[in-house]
Amino acid sequence: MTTTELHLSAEPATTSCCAPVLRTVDPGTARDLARTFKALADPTRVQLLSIVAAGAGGEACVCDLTEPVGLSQPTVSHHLKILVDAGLLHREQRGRWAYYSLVPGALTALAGTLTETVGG
Amino acid sequence: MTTTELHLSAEPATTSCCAPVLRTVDPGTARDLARTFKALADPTRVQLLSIVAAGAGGEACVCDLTEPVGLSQPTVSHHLKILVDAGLLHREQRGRWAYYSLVPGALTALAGTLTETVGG
DNA sequence: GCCACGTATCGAAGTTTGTGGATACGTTGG
DNA sequence: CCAACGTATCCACAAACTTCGATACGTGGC
Repeated sequence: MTTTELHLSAEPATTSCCAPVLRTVDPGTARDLARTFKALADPTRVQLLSIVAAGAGGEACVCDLTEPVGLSQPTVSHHLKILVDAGLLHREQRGRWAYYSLVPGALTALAGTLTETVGG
Repeated sequence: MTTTELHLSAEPATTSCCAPVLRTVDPGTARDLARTFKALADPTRVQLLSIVAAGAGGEACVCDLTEPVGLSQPTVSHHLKILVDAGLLHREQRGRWAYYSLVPGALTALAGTLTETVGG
């Protein structure tokens, strides 16, 4: 939902014949990008991503995550939902447990957006 | 200040002889990373970065930024300060005007952190 | 020195976010 | 079917964030 292809600038304008200014992001695109960054803008969520990525098989269930971050189970579930909604984590119910794993290309795509911003 | 070298995981632990688990970020590192992402977690600030990057000479003054984002001058100054404190923008006073430009390697370094997370 | 101009800071209002306790939902086992 | 377990949702509250108007600060021109 939020993993749309994005770039901040560094592309020449298309409509004008000789515009020396580069094209900037439109408000809608900026809003989408900010929404993704907002998902990463919390220490707990950064830790959760890290723990999930480092876990066996690249996945972890909620019960494995509450103790390392030192927060209650509802709070951890809340953060995980935010990461899922941002398109960064994938949720899979297996038996009684909910396993979370990184969405394969999500972070790489976001990194690509950042590099496009600065250099082109 | 916040442009410390960071990585989320994907590195084998060093102290134990045969640990199968990967190392995760410590809380302090997670907090630093989240602080940087928080600077990008606002649509206005994403737009500001974009406009600055696309501006002539890769820089812009506050007077050039208020109109595109449609916010008051104090608010724009506030957002710019957040981006400067995050190590993403550089501020240079020239005459009466304050010129803002991208910190050269900042966004690229952040992108590198993201890719290290997923793949190693 | 004084005024105009561009920018930063301050104070305040409205909104969003992070957090935990209580509770509901879905699954497994007896 | 019922109890136990893991997880998600609801509710409330404190903290942080965004925004603006008013105002202070720094610079250049007269």
